[in-house]
Amino acid sequence: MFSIGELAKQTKVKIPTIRYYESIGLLKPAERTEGNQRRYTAEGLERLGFIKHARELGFSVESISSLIELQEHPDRSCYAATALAETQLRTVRSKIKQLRSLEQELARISTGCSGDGVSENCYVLSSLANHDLCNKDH
Amino acid sequence: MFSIGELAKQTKVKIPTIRYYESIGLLKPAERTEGNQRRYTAEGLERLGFIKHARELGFSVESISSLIELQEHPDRSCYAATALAETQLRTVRSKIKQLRSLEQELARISTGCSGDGVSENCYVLSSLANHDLCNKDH
DNA sequence: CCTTGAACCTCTAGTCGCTAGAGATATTAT
DNA sequence: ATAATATCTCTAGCGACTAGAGGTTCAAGG
Repeated sequence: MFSIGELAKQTKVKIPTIRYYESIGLLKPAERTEGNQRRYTAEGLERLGFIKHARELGFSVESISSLIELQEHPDRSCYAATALAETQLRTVRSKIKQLRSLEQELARISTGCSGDGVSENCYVLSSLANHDLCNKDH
Repeated sequence: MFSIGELAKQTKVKIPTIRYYESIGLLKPAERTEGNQRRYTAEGLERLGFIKHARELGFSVESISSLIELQEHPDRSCYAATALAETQLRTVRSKIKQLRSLEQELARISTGCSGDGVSENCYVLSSLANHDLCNKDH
């Protein structure tokens, strides 16, 4: 049996976050001691690890709820779980794409101004003001 | 003189967002008609365009405030503005890096389960549960 | 057994960057 | 003059936490 603090240390999820997950139903309510403190089993540890990993992969809390439900009713879960992962993959890929175009523009902007002291005509500021200087259309 | 609605149409920034920007001091308070409605000049249009562009590039509202201040006191602004852009660039690059590692893991996860009906042993779910299956350490 | 200090409890409110809705007023076109 | 549309302020909500106040419980040492 772990206290919430030990659980936090093991999973590197902060204590208030653990309580938050319980409050929104992502973690099922922990057992309590006589004095009302939470006690966790290895199962709770495992589940929190699952949640943490999925959050790191960018799954929303809602998606994680679905994944957990799938875990508990394993019939046909494979298709649905794979579908969720694929949706997530698409989201990540489109984010990457968008960020790469930002990267290009920022790189162009921040090297445009060489820093030789001509300050009235800052390339960064004028680039931001005038979207036409930008090749991409975001 | 534009109404807030025209401004919204031109810049593609939503009306409540424009009012929000004013409320947090990012846009200076617009002039008003007799009947208390906002009226904007070309200058306001330009500034909102600047803000929009900077937001699209991922600058925080706080950074944009700094950029605007720099714009209004143009001495030495070039260095500071370039520094802000470079910080932003570093942030974007590190986000890309992180997302790419997520992409790899998600791609691996979601192709692992071929979908031939073996449901008890879903690769997606077990990968999420067991971080050891993952090569990266996020 | 008792005390002390760390860890825990609940509850409320704050974060960021908006977005949505209610209910009232203003402008514009006919 | 009237009707339709646009705008106003204000409050509350989103997601996913995080921080703090004020009170209780646990574990270890004396």
